Amino acid sequence: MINITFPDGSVRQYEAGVNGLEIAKSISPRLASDVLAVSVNNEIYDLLRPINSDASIRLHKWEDPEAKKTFWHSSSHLMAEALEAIFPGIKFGIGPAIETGFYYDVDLGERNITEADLKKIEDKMIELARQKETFVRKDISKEEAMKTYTEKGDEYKCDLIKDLEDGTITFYTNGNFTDLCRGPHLVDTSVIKAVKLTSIAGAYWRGNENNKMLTRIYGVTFPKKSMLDEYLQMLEEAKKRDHRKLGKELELFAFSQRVGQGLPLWLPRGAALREKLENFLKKVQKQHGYLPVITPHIGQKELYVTSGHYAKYGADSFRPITTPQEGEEFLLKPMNCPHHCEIYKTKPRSYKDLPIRFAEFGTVYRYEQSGELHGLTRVRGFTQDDAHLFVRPDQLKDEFCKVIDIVLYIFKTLNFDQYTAQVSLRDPNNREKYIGTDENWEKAENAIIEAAKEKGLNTVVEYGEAAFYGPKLDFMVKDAIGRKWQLGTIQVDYNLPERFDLEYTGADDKKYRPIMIHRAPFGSMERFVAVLLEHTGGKLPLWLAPDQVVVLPVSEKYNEFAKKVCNLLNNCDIRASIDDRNETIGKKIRENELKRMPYQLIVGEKEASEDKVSVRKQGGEDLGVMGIQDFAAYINEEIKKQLSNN
RNA sequence: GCCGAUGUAGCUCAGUUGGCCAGAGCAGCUGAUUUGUAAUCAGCUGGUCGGGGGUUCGAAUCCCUCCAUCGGCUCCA
Repeated sequence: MINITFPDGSVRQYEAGVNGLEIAKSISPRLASDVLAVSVNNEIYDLLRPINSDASIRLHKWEDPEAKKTFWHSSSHLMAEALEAIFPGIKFGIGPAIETGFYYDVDLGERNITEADLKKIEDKMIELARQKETFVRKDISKEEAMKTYTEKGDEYKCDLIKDLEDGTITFYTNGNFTDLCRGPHLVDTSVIKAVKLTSIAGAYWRGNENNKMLTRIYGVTFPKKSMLDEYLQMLEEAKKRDHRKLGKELELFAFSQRVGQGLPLWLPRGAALREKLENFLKKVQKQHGYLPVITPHIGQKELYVTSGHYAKYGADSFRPITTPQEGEEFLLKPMNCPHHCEIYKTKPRSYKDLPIRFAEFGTVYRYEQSGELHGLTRVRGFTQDDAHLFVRPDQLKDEFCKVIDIVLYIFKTLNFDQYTAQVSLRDPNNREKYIGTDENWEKAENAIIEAAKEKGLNTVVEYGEAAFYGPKLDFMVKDAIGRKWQLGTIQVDYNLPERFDLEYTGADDKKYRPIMIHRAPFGSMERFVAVLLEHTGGKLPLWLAPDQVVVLPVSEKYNEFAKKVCNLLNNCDIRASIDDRNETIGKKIRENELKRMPYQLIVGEKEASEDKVSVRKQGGEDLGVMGIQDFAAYINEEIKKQLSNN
């Protein structure tokens, strides 16, 4: 007999070799029908896999991520089986579960797959699922595994097996399909009730662009048809919040083929929004002792040779700008740091001067690959809310912590609560990608980890995400359709000070090297605005809204009174305008609602005679009739509240 | 850059297997209406169907190419 410990701490005894499904059955038939996977000592098992010794277990129903992962992983095998049935001779790469759903990378040889085929595959999957195919696990030797796939002619699987350790290799079979797989899987395919293949894409084998590009088929499955419908509905809703759509609808920004790919044009309303954000940060930075500086959009090529950027990115950037002067070359600036280093060097610095904090909303240009451009989140010309802090070693941690404070303050003010703090370190397997000594890298990495710890940040560590000159603390957020973007970033840099030979004089009259902190709380104005739009669905907080109030005269007879209201509000620093078009009040309300106007003031006979306004809040809430000054006070109070972090 | 898809008026979209001057709604303009909390009515304007080339008696529709956009991959200072 073995002891099985449950999450609530209770212990039950079972025969050795019992499996998760049997344990579930022993508790209740209902549980047995709902359970999809089991964690045994924190490792996910197939429900049919025997448990041979004492263990603590958790039974997973659909609600648990472990269950979903198992469900979708099995679904990818189901899809593979369907694919093999429809496209005999197809070769398989990998087919994992992902955050939502799964994919499988396949090599179709000469054949092609199109969106039209997806329906066929879905139907086949449902057909196979209904046959209640059991997932059968089988241990296999490396030799035999290799033999199987060599005979099958699947070089991708052979490539995978090559790197596996003998004795740890398993195959899973469902129906006619057998796959090299670590598992775990569902008991059988019958629980997969709803299937949607969402897209087809190319993906390089093993993520290396020098390898062959395979066809990746994405899909998602559910145990109930209604869940799929809900999911699709949710996707539709998410699309409505897409910043590209909102940017167009709300007239915030645009792109022009004539201007060029990835070069955003900020329209008046977008510019107003951006200006509000910039002023907000400028004020915060002023309070924190930052010194605004301004630098040009181009710099001599030599500047970037010094910084190391030219060697690293020169070939893949905008080409140098030449001049009538032979041999003279300038680069569009891809970042502001080299310029700020030169500002630091304009005069000798004392240890008493440090830290020095140069801040600039600096517009930079990077030649991003065309396939990577995306709305405002990935562009070729953008403005960083950049600053470079030059600090002594003894000030590093404290300054880093202060920068974290600013980022958190901004996020809090804007109600950004769903972010991840990510410590971005070097790729341990690819150190030649980076510049600088190991010693400096370690110092910088430790400084970041310690500062994050000190601020009580919940961090995740990602290897290979560092900048080429130093590690970073990045604040990641998700967009409407779940893609992750880096917003705020704080970076410790020992390299540029060396390359630019920056120094300060210490108390002992000796020269010392300062450390640089690069930081951008928003990341870039473009990306931040994009994410802000998606998080708010375009309903910007009042203090940021390009238009705060619109006055709607019920008919042209009240235009004069509306004008008076508007002027009074403008005098109180409220951004108000009049909609005096010859339209019905209903239409004006509808259109201003669609523009996400925070407040609409309806004025007609009654209001004009009483010198008051009827207040309609965005979304339809009727706040009743108010005196004009009372309304102004109400608005200003709300703005104050939003900015005071409540 | 790579794989796949898409590209019709300012916007959202129709346009059957290639066949009469390419359509609708909204927006815009003109006029009527003077409106009470999410679309008042009528008339009019507007498109070398992404650009270029080709096949055909005939191309928005088929082919090639370039550009842009979308979904991924790679990349992301």
